[in-house]
Amino acid sequence: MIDGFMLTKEKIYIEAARLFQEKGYAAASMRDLADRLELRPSSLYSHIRSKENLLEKICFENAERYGALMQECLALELTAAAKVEYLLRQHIRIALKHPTSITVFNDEWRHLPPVSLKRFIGMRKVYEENFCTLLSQAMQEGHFRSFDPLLVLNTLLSSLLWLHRLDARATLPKEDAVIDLLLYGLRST
Amino acid sequence: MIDGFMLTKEKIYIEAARLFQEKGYAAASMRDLADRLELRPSSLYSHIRSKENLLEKICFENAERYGALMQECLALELTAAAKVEYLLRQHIRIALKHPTSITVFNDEWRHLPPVSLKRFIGMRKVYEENFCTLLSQAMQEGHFRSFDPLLVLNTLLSSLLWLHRLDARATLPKEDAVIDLLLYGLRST
DNA sequence: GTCTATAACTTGATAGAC
DNA sequence: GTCTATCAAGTTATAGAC
Repeated sequence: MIDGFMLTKEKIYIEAARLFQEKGYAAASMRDLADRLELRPSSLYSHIRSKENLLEKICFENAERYGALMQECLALELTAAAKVEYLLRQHIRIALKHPTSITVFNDEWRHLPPVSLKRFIGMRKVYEENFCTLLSQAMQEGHFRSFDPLLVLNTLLSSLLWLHRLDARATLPKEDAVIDLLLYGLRST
Repeated sequence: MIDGFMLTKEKIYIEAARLFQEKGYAAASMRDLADRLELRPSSLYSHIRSKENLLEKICFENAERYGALMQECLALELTAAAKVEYLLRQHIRIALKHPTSITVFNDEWRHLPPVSLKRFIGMRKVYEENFCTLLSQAMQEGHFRSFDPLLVLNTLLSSLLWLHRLDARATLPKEDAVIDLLLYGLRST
């Protein structure tokens, strides 16, 4: 599953993400990681710098993924409302495509060392501000109902955070149904 | 803030919840906890049994809170749709009233020891099944649109999980606005 | 690039004096 | 019920042989 032609370094990153997902960053040890890769703990350090650096790689890889998504989205010739829907659809696809990595990104970033933590929070702030601006525009354009944009942002993004936690056995949720529920609501009246 | 007439034991439970919330269970040490209470680490053990037991207390206190909520809700003379709305409103109030305890309950339960973990997951399963049944009934009664009930359950419950993470400085979100957004959706058309 | 050995430190928890 | 002292185990990471 993790095999084929793959550098030891790449195997370490992949298995680290799985381990951090399963046990959480703080409860995961480098011995656990080495065991899963059938290596001695010390051998890991020929390929990677530190446990913290593994977390940094995972968190920033995904922070940049979302940053790139936002830039791409803002460049589209769409209404603000359509851009928001586009972002939500991409959030769903990313969560289903990279569940392991995204779980670590979402749940373990607070264990980043101080300098990285600050940068990470800064990147998230930029993303959220852009998202909020789109929501405000869509409300002004009349496509969205008027709400506190921050409340909408938090509710929408939060509502998708179960997707990356699904285990492999679960039937995949339908992207269209999630979008429909968020945009048109649960009530029939 | 934590003072007044309060047993050392109670202070320990409260400060433990804060500590687990801030650093996560695995990254929080009994030395941290003792420092905050101006005690030596060994003194804690005159009042509590173990670190794990602190987590058990916090998790099951809240599991029982939700269990009681569900029983109370099911006994109400309301339509299924009204019961769902009632549950959502109570979820919001609980999250805003007990943010610390609920954060630990939501984010740290996986660190429960095996026997407790199994019981905890069982209690959650019962709660979710009851919730799902109400959603199905409300759809059959025509008050809610037809969706996969499990998708709706996950999306609704997940959408509220940002509420308990708000720091004290944030302006409190309006319960009615959150409910309105979930029930009637974001789109104006 | 893997290994053995180990340094340097932190962890949860206990023993026993007061 | 708090303290000092301490244990046994686990932690990340490095040194240096091969």
